[in-house]
Amino acid sequence: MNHWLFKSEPDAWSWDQQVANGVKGEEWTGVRNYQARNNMRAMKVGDLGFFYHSNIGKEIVGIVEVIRESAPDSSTDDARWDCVVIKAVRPVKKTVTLDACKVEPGLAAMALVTNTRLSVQPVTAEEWRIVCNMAGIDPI
DNA sequence: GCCAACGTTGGC
DNA sequence: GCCAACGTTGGC
Repeated sequence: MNHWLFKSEPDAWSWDQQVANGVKGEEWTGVRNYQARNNMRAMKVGDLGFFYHSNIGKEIVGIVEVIRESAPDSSTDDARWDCVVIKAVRPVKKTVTLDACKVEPGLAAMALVTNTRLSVQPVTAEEWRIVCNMAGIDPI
């Protein structure tokens, strides 16, 4: 199983909205970046990810699960773009801010820190463990 | 609201 | 195929 991180501006789509969608989840439309898209194409149903609020908060607020593999993005006719569907699994006990990630030695190479503009990122097993620990939850 | 970083586009 | 121009993201 692989781990990921999804960024969203809470103004546009927040964790609360994601939670409100329940088990039907949300199609992760709007990604127009090849790297981010390729990351989604690599996802399998059951993969887990962090849900990160960019701009406002700048913190990891919850855990999501991939519930459909990448398929054409319904928000565009452009065949280049496709996306997965994710559902909220659980909130973190304690949000993990970008600042906290930056000062954590084990997260120095994390894409969140090194590649700020990438909206869908891979997270290594070790990074996953460290962030879950900081978030006060058991790694699932 | 500004701007740095970075990705994409298009002229040559 | 290079690179300048441009657009977007996201931290500050």
